[in-house]
Amino acid sequence: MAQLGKRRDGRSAGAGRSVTIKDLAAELKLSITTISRALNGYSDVGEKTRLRVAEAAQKLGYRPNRNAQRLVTQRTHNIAWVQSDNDRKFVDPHFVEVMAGVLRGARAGGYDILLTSDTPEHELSVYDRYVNDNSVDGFIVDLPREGDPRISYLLDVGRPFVVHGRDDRSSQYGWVDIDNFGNFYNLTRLMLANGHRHIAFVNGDEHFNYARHRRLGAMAALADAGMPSDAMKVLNSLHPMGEAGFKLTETALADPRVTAILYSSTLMAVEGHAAVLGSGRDIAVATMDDELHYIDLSGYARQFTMVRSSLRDAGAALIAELIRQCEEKGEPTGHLVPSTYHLAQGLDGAVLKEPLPKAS
Amino acid sequence: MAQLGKRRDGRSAGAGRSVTIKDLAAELKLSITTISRALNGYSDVGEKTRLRVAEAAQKLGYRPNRNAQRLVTQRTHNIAWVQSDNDRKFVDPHFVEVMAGVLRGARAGGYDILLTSDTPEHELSVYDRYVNDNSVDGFIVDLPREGDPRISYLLDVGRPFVVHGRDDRSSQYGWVDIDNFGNFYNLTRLMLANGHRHIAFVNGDEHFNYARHRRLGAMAALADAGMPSDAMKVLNSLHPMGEAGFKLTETALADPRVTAILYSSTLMAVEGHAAVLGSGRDIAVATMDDELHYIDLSGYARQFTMVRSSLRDAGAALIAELIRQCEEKGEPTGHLVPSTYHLAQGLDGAVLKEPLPKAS
DNA sequence: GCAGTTTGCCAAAACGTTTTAGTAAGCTAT
DNA sequence: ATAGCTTACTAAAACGTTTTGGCAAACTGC
Repeated sequence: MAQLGKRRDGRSAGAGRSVTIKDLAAELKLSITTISRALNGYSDVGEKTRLRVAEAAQKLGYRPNRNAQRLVTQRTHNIAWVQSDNDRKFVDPHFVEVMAGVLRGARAGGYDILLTSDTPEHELSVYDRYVNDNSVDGFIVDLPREGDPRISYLLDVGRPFVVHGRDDRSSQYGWVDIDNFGNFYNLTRLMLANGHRHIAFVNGDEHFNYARHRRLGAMAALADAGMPSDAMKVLNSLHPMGEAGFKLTETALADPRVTAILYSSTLMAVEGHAAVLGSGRDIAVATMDDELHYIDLSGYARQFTMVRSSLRDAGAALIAELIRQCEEKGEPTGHLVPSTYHLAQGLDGAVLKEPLPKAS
Repeated sequence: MAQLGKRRDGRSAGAGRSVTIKDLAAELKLSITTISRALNGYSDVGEKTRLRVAEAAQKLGYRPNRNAQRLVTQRTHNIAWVQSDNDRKFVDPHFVEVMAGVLRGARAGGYDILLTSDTPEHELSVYDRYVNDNSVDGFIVDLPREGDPRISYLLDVGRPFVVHGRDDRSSQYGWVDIDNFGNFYNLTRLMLANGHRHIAFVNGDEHFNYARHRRLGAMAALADAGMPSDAMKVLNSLHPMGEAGFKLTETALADPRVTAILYSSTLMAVEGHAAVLGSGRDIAVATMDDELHYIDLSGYARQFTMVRSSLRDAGAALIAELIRQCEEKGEPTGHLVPSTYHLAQGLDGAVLKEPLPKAS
């Protein structure tokens, strides 16, 4: 009869029966309907009663049981973030920065974030489970690739979701992205205008759209300037940090004609810095700086030209857009987060016909 | 009557009424009791009925409504991780690594992680809310300080929790930690045995216990070797990454007698590497390497002596210990995660009387 | 053939809310 | 004075599970 591993005793450790709406009703000699409606701000309860209820709730330390609420309202006030757990999409340090913004916005909006990793074999099974067992109201999708199956699935089941980045179906869902194409177009344009004719581009994994769009932007700048595409050598790193930054920089510098290096992330630029210093050469460095708050870059500001953009702001925009969808306040919308340019020694912005938006 | 911002229509976008236990009962002409007991593996339901139920559940795509389950069982299968959102405890890249281990273990054990940030002013209010509104079964506490109020609170309310790290009350709760004291004792001992008489120690923020314990370990080694405490100069960084690693290394090297540098984290050692290279001196480097999977350190293995320990394993141990507590399978227990030593050029392990545990 | 046990199933209560569909009392306008 | 409206409240159903207590039928041992 009894099943193994099932607790038989009612009370869980130290959790003395908590105050319910019934206790409030008994205390105040009111119906539970009135308590509920008073607490939820309905207009058909008298002003003094509302105050009495609020007071008693405060005094007795009443907290509505969220699971009861969720059962009846069909709304959880939970948002899922599914982190990938396969070798390809390892845990990225940029993630925490976006998450910090998301968490702040979620707290402000009364939502919590349910964080999970998917199973390597079945990328979609977690999404499927959450959709079907009423665990969450919506999803945040990070690091999309082209034709991403997670996006296909969510479009299919019609649940609210928002994407950090974009794919080719971006008109059909809410997203938040930076102008990867435009930023790398501009940085490349800047380097060319400053006379650099042999540029190395240390990019990320172009399996992901953010890196693909960055390459496309850089290439477009070359083409628009009438340069041959081999004026830029692209090196790809699958890791956001580590040996890659150093090693790829050494590789880049093996070509003595190279005078400028474009990095897809400041983390790699920082590592590559050692190789640049070691070479003794005068190399112009530009990088996309995602404002990682845990790393203090003030020491690199003299040497690095940076396009900056706030991942926290992106996180905040993501959750705001998603909450808007969950509460049915309008259609899914795309948001471009702004970037500013910080020019360091070696790259002169004045030579550009149209100037870049400067940092404040 | 109607309250603003409340949705009035029943059906949420695209979520066509899902299959319930009643639908299964109707389909099979059984009571819902039997369905429930069949699905939950009770022994008082016949073998063939159990099969019929399982089959029908599969066919109709039945998924139990978790909120209904949570309401009646008083168990959520959710664990809270509260991330700090003040200036002191910024978002740390080590976090994602621990979290990766936690997520894997949680998935395996049938739990989800509820991630939140606290409000800077009220560190405990999120804990209080979760304790009182039935959102979670337990808590993971990270980066404890001495006499940490979160630990005091959780001990007080008697909810299951586990700490990544320890404070002076570690006998009263479950925890997972590395041997910070012992590891830095050993690294210091190793440096002294190799003849280094002026050592710099680039440590983290000693406001946190992990950094405090590391300093204490290093100091104990000095004392045991009969060395004056000024044989080691301690430099503290409040940031896990950034200028600090480079700058503090420059500061350390300003003393020409320094022949060895001990880093509290590999991230800082990597940054400091540039300064060491720049100085042209022969410096022995040792560091605590937390095995960050997003950074590839193979290039540094020749130069850095490292104590290694897996943050993922720590994460897995954390969630395993917590689940054990939540399911009332034994008393809270402390776990020390093992460390191994990798010796690089410049630091010879043979000179030690008792050898260090080598990496495989 | 009968008391006692085992097997397989079920009705109903419970969990703690929100919401629907009221109602009774007090006002207002005639 | 009365019909109609407004105000302030409420009983009961519903959400989708688990669990309690019980019961009829089928077996068992004698």
